[in-house]
Amino acid sequence: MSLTPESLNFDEARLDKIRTIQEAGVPLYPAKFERKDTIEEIRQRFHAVGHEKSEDGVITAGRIFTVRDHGKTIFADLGDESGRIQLYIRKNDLGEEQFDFVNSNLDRGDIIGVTGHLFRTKLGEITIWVDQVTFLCKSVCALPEKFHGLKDIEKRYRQRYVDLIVNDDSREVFRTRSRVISLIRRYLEDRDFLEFETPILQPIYGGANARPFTTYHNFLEQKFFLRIAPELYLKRLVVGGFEKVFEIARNFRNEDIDTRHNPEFSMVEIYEAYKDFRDMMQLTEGIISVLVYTLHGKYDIAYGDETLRFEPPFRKLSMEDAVREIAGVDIHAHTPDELRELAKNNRIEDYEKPQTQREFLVLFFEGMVENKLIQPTFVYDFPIENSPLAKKHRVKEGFTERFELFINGMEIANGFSELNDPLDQLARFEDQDAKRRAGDMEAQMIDADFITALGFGMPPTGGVGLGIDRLVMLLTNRDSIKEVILFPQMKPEAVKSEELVEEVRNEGIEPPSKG
RNA sequence: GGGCUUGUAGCUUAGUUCGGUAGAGCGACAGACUCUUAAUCUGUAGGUCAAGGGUUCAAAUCCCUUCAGGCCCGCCA
Repeated sequence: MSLTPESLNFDEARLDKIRTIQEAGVPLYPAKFERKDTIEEIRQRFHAVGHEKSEDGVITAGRIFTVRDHGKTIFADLGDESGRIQLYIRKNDLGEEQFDFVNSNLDRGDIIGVTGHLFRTKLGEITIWVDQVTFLCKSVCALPEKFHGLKDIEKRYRQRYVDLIVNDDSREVFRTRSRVISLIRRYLEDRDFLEFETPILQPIYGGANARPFTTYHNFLEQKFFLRIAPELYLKRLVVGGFEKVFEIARNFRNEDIDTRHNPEFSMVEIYEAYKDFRDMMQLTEGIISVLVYTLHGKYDIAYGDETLRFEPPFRKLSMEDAVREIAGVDIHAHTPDELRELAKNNRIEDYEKPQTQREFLVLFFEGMVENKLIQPTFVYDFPIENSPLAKKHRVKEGFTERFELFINGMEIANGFSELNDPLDQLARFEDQDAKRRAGDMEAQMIDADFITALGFGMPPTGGVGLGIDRLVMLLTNRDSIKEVILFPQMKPEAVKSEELVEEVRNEGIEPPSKG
């Protein structure tokens, strides 16, 4: 099936106008327009302009958002990235031929350049009194309605460019996202961290517990995984002698999609030699509180019905204390059988599986505590079974020096005193491998080269990973991760699905059969 | 994987309860209008009611299947 202007839903009337413009010999898609002023600059420079036309002229450009045709005059709104401004176009100024040409061929959505002078209308609106209009790009797709904009969530995600054109608040979300990444980078660079890029295509995946995407390299004739975390490579850099490193990493996890999970997501991972998990909590707290303060001018921000308070220090409590305080269960005061009964009474699912106090600790934490941690809260001291890359706790038998940061019930950060004992690491990997063989699709693979790296010696090191998407959700008051990811993962639309399957086949990759 | 729910014109939507020729606003098109700003006024066109099947004299509406969303739960250690 071939694509045509009709099948693409290009607007007939606008295609006609393109023909008219081209027949008139007017270039429709010129290569360049010398814009002298942005709309924001114009607004600032002419903020005091009066009802008389200004002496100074402006040359600006942008997209037409509304057109109000009054016969011999036109009012229109022109917008660029910096803002919007009204245009006033008169037949007297352009001359009859020019004016009629513009009037009959200009559409909402077109991109034009204008030259003119500034004045203030009777009603007080700063306006460009236009004396020349240049077509820069003819839009052949009609924009959504000017007043209601584009509301259809599915369409907003699938055609993000339209969402960005018409929804100011959506543009603001992604502006914030860009600033978040930039501020994190600056925060770390100011403290002499070096930013590196490590492999996304990995022969062995690790650094987290998750199912990977797989792919295949034809030349090497080898299966590769898209990384689920950059952790094991960044630690190799610490072995190599870089003492403060970070990576702003896109990770890929082949798992379910919901309001808090996208198959590809962004994380900043940070490692610092001669630090431990407590230092990393402090670093995390520093980054996040500075982000909040820089973006909002205060430490308190509204999120849904809550006010989140980011003034440091954040609350910190051990997992045992968190469970004791919030679930009302003292793990150490009960036998596993008693704990099972308690879990059952509290209607926690899977209460039959755990065997040890530590396993019940995790069960109670996940079942009764996690989603109640609304204000920024560090939870530390995790059972060793769930933390194969974290150092054993210096005093607490059976635990690791690991923490997670929770905000609004979401895991935002995860860090620990990094395990640097190669023999211990080998034992932990072997434990993970046994779980994998037993069918745990998310258990980690044994990475022999990583253990070898540790064999050369890694200094005591603190590390932390921060989920950028979720952080942006909090900072922009959005309740779905899709709202803060420009192009979230979606199923192809029905019509295109068959073609896609066909193309995938042609690539020699069979889509998994259903069932 | 389970539950609930949505899909009607380019966009925003009414109509679905209780079956009876699919309605509006914006946008488009034609026309009027030289300080409007969701401009206004007059007129015109535009619909496979997500797709397919069924029930019925008759289906946007009821039933079934499928597709694509959304919310919640499970899974995500």
